[in-house]
Amino acid sequence: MSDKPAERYEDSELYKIRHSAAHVMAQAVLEMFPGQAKIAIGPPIADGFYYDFDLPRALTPDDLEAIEKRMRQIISGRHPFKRQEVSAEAARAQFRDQPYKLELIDGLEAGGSDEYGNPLADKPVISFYTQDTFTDLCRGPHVEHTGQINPSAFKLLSIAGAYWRGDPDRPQLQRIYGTAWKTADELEQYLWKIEEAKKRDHRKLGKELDLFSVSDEVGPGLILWHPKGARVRVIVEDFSRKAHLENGYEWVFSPHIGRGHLWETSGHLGFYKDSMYAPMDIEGEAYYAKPMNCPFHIAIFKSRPRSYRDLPRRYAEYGTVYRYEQSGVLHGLTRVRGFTQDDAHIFCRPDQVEEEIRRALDFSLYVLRAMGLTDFKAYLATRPEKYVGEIADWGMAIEALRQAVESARVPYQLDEGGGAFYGPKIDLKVNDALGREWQLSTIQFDFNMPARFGLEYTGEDGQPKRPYMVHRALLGSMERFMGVLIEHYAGAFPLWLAPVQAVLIPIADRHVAYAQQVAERLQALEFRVEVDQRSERMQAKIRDAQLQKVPFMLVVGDKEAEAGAVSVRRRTGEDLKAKSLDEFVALAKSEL
RNA sequence: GCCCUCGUAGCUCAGUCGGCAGAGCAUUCCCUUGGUAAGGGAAAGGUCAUGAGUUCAAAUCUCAUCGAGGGCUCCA
Repeated sequence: MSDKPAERYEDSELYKIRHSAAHVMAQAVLEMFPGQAKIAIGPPIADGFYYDFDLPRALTPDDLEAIEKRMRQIISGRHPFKRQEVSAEAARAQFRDQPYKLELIDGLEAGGSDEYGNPLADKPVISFYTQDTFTDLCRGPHVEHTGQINPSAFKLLSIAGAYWRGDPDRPQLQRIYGTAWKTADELEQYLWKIEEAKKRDHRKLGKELDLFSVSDEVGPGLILWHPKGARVRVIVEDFSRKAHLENGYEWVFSPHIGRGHLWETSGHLGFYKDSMYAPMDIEGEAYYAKPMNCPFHIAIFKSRPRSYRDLPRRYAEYGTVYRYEQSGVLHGLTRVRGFTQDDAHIFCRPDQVEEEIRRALDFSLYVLRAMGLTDFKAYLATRPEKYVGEIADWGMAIEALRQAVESARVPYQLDEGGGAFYGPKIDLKVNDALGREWQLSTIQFDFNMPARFGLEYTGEDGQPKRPYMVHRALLGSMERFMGVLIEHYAGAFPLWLAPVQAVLIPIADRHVAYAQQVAERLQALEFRVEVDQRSERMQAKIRDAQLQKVPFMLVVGDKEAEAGAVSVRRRTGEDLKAKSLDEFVALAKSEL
């Protein structure tokens, strides 16, 4: 982590530029719909800004161009941003036709409140900022004049619906997103990153590389794994399963449905029902598809009396769960309705907790690093206002989590009060090749379930004791993780993960037999190879293998057949020339 | 779920003002048998997402349904 504190975004020049660009955009939109446009709010955001409007008609991409054009005119006017402090009365007069502003003024006059509705200590000053013909209720700050917005370093990006104050019961507004930078170069770079992200989109690559699909017929949010995608997933799963077994986990399996009574005991029907599917009736009794695996692992723990000597028990499973997600939030592999967690539950004694957490975190980092992800950040979420269990237990658990993160040397942030009501947790997020953050691992204490299910073990003193329980998932959901992997590698999986590691490319039909011989020998060594025996030109076969991002292309013609060799080309375009089969095997093995 | 945009061949996409359903790639067949990113030709391939409506006539206009994409408090 950097040693000097970074400038707060809110204090930066860029923040002012973006905020000012939002005002200029609002002016342009108001002019487009004189007397009809209602303006809401327009703050700077991570890479740009937005402004929400209530307009008489829906905006189109063409409107964006027109608005941009007008914005450039306003910018060239070098209009100063003038600040003015006013009374609530004056503010109401100014915005008498702007209901959203009036609502904001009411809020300000009432003293202001934060997002939890708690009043703020200081009553904020009401201020206006005016540029050219446009005045907005605004705290500021802004640049000095519109000329300080670089007209070739901003761009309007998209139109989206957004609720007033994020409340689905309030009017839906039209939001225009824009991005703004200091220089045209920075804008360029940002747009490049967006483009690159589009190219890497796992939904696009999933189709192009024939990895998975989602079918209308089957249903939204339900993933079909095609042979190549499944091959990658199986490699990941096999690797992880082996690692689990080596790290003291015991593999278990559990069913996809369970009786309603189970979910009542677990509390899911109380707290989680909105995310569960309607029950199915089996001989007059309600059964539910599982949204989580924990009750089953608990049932395994409870299946016989446990001694303190038996602990810890670590049950792991690739458990497929089903959760109701609203249709609008479904997204490729990352937000789905049925997915498989690499789930495990650890039952242990209080004196084992610290060690168990440390092991779980180290294990998680080990597996993720093996997958080629190296840039992590941990979030330690502590006790929220509403919680179950004893404060002392919480304190001890949080301390164990903190020790683990610190000893793992992962940068972490405290998420004060961000834990679940049943326990504190560590979430591990990774940054992928494009620097985008994904949440993968989670390690969560649970002070709720052991009590609800009455879990016990017999202590050294012969007395029943309650075990601690820890949920953890490393890759999270296999679906989402595969999506992250696809985007991280842009579909060009490293050799050990590649669904097809090498394609044999016979130059002419008479070389097909030799190509097949070679393929069989490589397959016997457990390489994943295919023979492209189409009656196509070698160039075309190379191109196709290249587009499929196959790591090695092995060209075989007369020379190779005679010498028992293959001509090796990498997907990078590098030509390694002819190598004996043994040489190639040695090379490939060294890169696994 | 809600708002906007969209849904045409396996894929990517044209289709003007309502007037015969199109291209490239992929597939199949034929020719070609080659040396590191697309050889040539032919054929086949369609419930224009689904259903209703308007019209002499609908891929095109209207409504509904299904599905996809973007977004839905980073808060004046």
